[in-house]
Amino acid sequence: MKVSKGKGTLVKKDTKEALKPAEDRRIGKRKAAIKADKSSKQKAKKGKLVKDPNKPKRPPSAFFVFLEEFRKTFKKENPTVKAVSAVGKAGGEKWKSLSEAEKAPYEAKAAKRKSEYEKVMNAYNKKQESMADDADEESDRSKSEINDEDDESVQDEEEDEEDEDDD
DNA sequence: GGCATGATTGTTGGA
DNA sequence: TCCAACAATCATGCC
Repeated sequence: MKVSKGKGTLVKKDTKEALKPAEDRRIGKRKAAIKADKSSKQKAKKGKLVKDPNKPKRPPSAFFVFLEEFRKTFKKENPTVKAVSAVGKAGGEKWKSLSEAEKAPYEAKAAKRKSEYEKVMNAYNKKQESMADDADEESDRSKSEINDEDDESVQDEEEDEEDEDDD
């Protein structure tokens, strides 16, 4: 969740969440958050509250990087277990049992993904700004001109992403 | 058929 | 500083 290191959220682990059993967190606050999350996604999908589909996806945390590998292992060891909840639980427990040294490579990968995300976000933000500028100038411009520029900027961004992938 | 749900931790972004 | 949202995964159930 939003606990442990990073930013100032460490406090929470020591207070709220640490005081509550994992079960409580799951069926309580977290669940509510998930429901809110899902409903917001739903809203987004339904049309209102539309989110930018071009917005870069958030980078996976170290835990999620670990989970990607863990899923493969878990599937091999438990080919009959398909439930994502089981993988999540097992992954969570395994993650906690890992030493700092064992987590290190996953954190390194996560850090790399994060820096890539920051680059992409930068480009995305610039694009947003330029689009806002475009909107201001829209009355002066023909729509075809705008579309041309937009296409170019999108292409640039896609190329950037591919470059990052190569890296 | 298509979408929501569940279960996990870490990080981000907004208030 | 705190909290909600979101990131991946996919079988299952519901409408």
